Amino acid sequence: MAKLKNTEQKIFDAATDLFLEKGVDRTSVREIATRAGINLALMNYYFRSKENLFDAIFTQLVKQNSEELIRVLDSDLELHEKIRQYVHIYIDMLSENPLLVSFVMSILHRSRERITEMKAISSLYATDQFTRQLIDEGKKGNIRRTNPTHFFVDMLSLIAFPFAIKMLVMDKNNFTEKEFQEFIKERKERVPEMLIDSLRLR
Amino acid sequence: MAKLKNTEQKIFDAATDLFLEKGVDRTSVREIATRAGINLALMNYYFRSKENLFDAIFTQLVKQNSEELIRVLDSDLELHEKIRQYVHIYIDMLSENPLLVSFVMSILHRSRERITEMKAISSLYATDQFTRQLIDEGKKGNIRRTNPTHFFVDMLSLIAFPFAIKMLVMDKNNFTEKEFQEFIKERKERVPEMLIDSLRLR
DNA sequence: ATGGCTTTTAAACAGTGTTTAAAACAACAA
DNA sequence: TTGTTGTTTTAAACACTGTTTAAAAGCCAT
Repeated sequence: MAKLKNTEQKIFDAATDLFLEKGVDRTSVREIATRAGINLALMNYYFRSKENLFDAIFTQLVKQNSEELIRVLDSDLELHEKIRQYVHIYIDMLSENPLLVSFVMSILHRSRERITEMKAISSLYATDQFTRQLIDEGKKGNIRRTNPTHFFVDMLSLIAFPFAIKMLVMDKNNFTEKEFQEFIKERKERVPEMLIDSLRLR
Repeated sequence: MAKLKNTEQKIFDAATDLFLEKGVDRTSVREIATRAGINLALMNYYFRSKENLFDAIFTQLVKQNSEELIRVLDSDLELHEKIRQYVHIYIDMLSENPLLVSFVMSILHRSRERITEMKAISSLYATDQFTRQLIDEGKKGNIRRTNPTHFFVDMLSLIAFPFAIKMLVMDKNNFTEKEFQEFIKERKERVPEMLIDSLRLR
């Protein structure tokens, strides 16, 4: 057993673990090298820089998780059901992978340039298919005519931001981790309801 | 003129400018010292560390901006009007002070401990008075009975998150800065409407 | 085995935040 | 004034960071 991994993979895996454990800024390349059991300079040999290594890890992580979301957006599901499923899957994903939130946050926060990761994150955004569906249903009079950008920003905000302010919410409500998870679970019903309601004809 | 400022104030001001200009991580203490026209070690003499200096600046910035918001939440305004004003003021604040967003983001992202800044941020959260108002109106049957925590998280999410994903939204919609501001302006009407709608009896 | 590639290594480099111990300054007492 | 005490400032060093270098080791086909 063991020894199947080549050097590049060992660095990638060790860095992934450490980045998720203690954040990118707080893990040094020397630490990565030690954990991976390789020489310090090899990190720069295989990935040009620490930043680049992070890019690679981040892109892979987002790609893994976004596929299912895109599949839902591009599916033939009826609009309301699609929204329900999208929100469910997205919230579940962030629940199980809380570090993805802080990853994305850290990217968005140092927002200048950084187009590499931007491209990756973009895959979490609306698809053309979904945008068209929203416009079509509006034209048909099945829903209120709605600016797709606003609707999608609403949706992303209601899904993702609660995770970003998790500590704040827990602190203010004296939530345990379990109670916060319960709170999030409630949002899986509440958020789609709110979004669908905003599409209601009046 | 000039020369009114003592050393501590010079450091504080120079650091504030630089932090806002290029972010905390990307400004070195040597840069701060140079800009402030003081010796390197004085930064550690007056503030114990760079982190501590950031805390001081951050706390002051948040305090400045949160006062008006708290005043609205604690006012006697009718609920719907209060929501409208709160959203308006909050969005205006973030529009004029985009760096406050990235500041808060950077705090929330490195979420462990960091209670000092947490306390500061907490002042941006719901007040008891507002929570009570929401429950009372529900009991009176004027609005739908609503979990205040959910409602407030909804409100904060719809207000703040669009700023966090500004670059993503601009990139996806080919927005200019001006167009993004227009988009945000639209949200000043849209968001209160959505929130008030979620309180509607049914 | 010899040459030409890739991979690995130890050492150094330039940058960071922080600490030290001595110097300069200030204010007050003798 | 001089001397003493406490505060403020300084230059230098420290320990750490990410990155580069140039030499060594390994590999593989000729």
